[in-house]
Amino acid sequence: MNKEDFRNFISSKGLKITKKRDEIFDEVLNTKGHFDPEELYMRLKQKGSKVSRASIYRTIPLLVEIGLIEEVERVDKHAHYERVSADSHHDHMICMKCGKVIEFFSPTLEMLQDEICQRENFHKIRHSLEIFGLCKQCQ
Amino acid sequence: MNKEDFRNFISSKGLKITKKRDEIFDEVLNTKGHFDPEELYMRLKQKGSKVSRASIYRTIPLLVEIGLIEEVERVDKHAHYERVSADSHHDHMICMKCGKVIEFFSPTLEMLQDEICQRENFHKIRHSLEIFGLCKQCQ
DNA sequence: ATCAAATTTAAAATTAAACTCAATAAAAAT
DNA sequence: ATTTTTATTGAGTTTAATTTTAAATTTGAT
Ligand SMILES: [Mn+2]
Ligand SMILES: [Mn+2]
Ligand SMILES: [Zn+2]
Ligand SMILES: [Zn+2]
Repeated sequence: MNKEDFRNFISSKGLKITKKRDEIFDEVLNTKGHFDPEELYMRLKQKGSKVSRASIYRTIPLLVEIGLIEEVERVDKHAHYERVSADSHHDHMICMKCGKVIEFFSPTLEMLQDEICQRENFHKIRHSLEIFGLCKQCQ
Repeated sequence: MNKEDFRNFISSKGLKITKKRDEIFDEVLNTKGHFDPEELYMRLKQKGSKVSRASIYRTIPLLVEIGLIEEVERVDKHAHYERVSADSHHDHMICMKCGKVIEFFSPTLEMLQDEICQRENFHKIRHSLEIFGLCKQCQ
């Protein structure tokens, strides 16, 4: 996934390639870890960008649609996102005491879910598995 | 889980046993399936209860803490809850088109999660697995 | 029964997110 | 290159969910 992919995606939807969309895309591409719309807005602002929150909120669904990011855990009442790479899908363990997030990936677990969905004739697009509990340090 | 358990829990926290808390507890105990705070409020109102939304919102965290309910999928931007029983844990497939929720349970999947947590020295308390996609009818 | 402390309600405040619309920018047509 | 069309933008407004406030009521201990 690079800027060309994004621009092609935008064009193919009949939308326009704009400075603001590019700025937001670039910033998200350079973001590691979890973030929320406000953080993204602030980071862009600090870099001198003049994007508005409205543009952030309007662009995020596009980034989700193209598969650059996905919504992750909602610990507060607002949404959090994280970059997706083809090879980086993972699930989360979340410590209920210190808030630490442990990322993990289990191919067996993924396959098992595929099987279960087949059985139910459900066409799986994405999933979110969050295990809540206590991390080693907090037990 | 019965009213006595709830009352003991409330007392043990140094809180007071009140009519409103009892009414909310009773209503949730009689609720099957998923619900949101507004639905709970309306159902109580129709039964003649004079509870306010504020009390609903203040009591829900207590019901979560005692383990009577848990938060389930957030398809809209508001929270949804569901009653928990020791023997009724299940996960959800959620249709992204029609909103249908399919409940499923896989012992293998549960065991696999336990194993993964052991490996990470994570003390698992609960988990939430939501698979998003398209149901048979919507594909 | 008394009374301090917790709880209640309605209303106001807060928050995340979506929407409105006049001004602007991008793409298409000339 | 200029004009025309159409989409996008940001500031501010709006909505909906949830939380807080503050005055009135209820609870539980004495
Ligand atoms: Mn992650
Ligand atoms: Mn369910
Ligand atoms: Zn921890
Ligand atoms: Zn469906």
